[in-house]
Amino acid sequence: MSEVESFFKSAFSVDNVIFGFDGSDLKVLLIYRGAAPYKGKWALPGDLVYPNEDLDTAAERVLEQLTGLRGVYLEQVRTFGAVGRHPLGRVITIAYYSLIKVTDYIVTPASFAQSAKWHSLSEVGELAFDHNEILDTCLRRLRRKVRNAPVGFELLPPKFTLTELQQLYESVLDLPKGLDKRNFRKKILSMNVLMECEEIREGVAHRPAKLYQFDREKYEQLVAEGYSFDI
Amino acid sequence: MSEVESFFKSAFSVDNVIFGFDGSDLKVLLIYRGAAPYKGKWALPGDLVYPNEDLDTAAERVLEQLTGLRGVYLEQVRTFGAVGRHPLGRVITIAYYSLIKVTDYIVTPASFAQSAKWHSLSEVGELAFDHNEILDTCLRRLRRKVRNAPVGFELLPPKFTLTELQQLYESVLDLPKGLDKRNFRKKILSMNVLMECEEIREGVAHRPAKLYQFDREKYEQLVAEGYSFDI
DNA sequence: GGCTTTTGGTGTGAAAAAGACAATAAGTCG
DNA sequence: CGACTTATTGTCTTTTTCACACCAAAAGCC
Repeated sequence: MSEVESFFKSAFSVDNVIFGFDGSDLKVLLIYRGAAPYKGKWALPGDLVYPNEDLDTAAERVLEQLTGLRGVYLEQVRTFGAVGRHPLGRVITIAYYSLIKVTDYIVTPASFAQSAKWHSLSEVGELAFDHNEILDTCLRRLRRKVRNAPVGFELLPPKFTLTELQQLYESVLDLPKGLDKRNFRKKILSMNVLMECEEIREGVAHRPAKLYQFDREKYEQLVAEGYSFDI
Repeated sequence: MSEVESFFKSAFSVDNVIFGFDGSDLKVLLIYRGAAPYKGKWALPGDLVYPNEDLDTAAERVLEQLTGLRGVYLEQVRTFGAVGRHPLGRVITIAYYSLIKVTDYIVTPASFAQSAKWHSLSEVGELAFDHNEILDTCLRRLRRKVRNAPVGFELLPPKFTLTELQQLYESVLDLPKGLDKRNFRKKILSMNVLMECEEIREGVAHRPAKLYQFDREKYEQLVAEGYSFDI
């Protein structure tokens, strides 16, 4: 095998850390491996990248095959390429994370997954490949990102209450629960990127809360003026 | 060609955005391409990753072959893999940036570079491949990083004056020059990660400035206590 | 040596942001 | 209608940020 040929004895894959928020906990969607290697382990959903496929497209495809969802928030995080990371050859993997609304999630088992299941971050055990490292890296990235950009809303339904939003931040950032409501509301409302809806949350056995929406147009406008989201 | 084989008709490279600071401007080290493709264009230093080489190692190798430097600050940024980005085939590239002290830089032209030259960011023209996009991405990453981590010191000699440090931040972050000295000094000194040296800057035709050093030990200790660098 | 030139070094007050704190309001359920 | 649960709102204190101006220490020049 010539030297040039040896450069081409390699492949690349994408792995996608799919985050969801169930109202109280940040979760990650893992698939159970029914075949070798790492048979019987949980793993991140992923696949080899097709020869004529862009990387982002591959990550979107993995997500869609597993969840049926399109157009969700997706961010590339880092590429993992240690020489021995894949037992079958030199495979580097480009790691992404996605933020989805768990209520939108419909189980659509893809051929490469025998089963998929939401896991709380605390109950994630030893994963296949280097997927624990990938998960950790993506979680750290999400935690930074959620403080510097309005991506938290991607994990909530379009209309949400301020308490729900606060619980989201407390979960994702692993803050002590029950931070002061007044200060949180003051801060988030002073950013001027939330729209108050006409509606209120119905079907609860107590005072119903007002619903809010993220106002993306307003946000884009503020950004154009030099505003920088920061929580 | 079988489908499996087609997955392996691809290669990956690393590209390294090497930043340096000459005392007044942030610069990037580019190489002039003497051969096709993109002959006659400037490009980021980079190379294919060897079959048995880790990605970080490849990036370090590219840096060392060009500059002779080892052990410098290096950070992976993002992977660029658009299908048509390389005219000779499917080559994805993992982008890194490095921070070096320009005074340490010794010209060591590598075989793949006919010549290398520092460019001010404002005078970078159209580069080979998608290297303008890579450079932009790495610059944005550096700008964020320099505010959240003590990496600015990597661009300065071990001992520096507070004015030099301020000029570094003004250049990297593209701030208006001549921000208030008092406020900058107050802020940076209150972080408690600088050690005052015994020495002063010599050979200047005005009042000499005290020299400071970054105290990494102190910084690590503060981080362990929950401190987070922020400027 | 004394004057000029140049950069180094320092403190204070005002404004803004962050953080601690508790009582009333609006619903459901029995 | 009373008990229960969560929603909503404002003030005061502390901390952080920001604007702002003068004297000090060296070299160079005459």
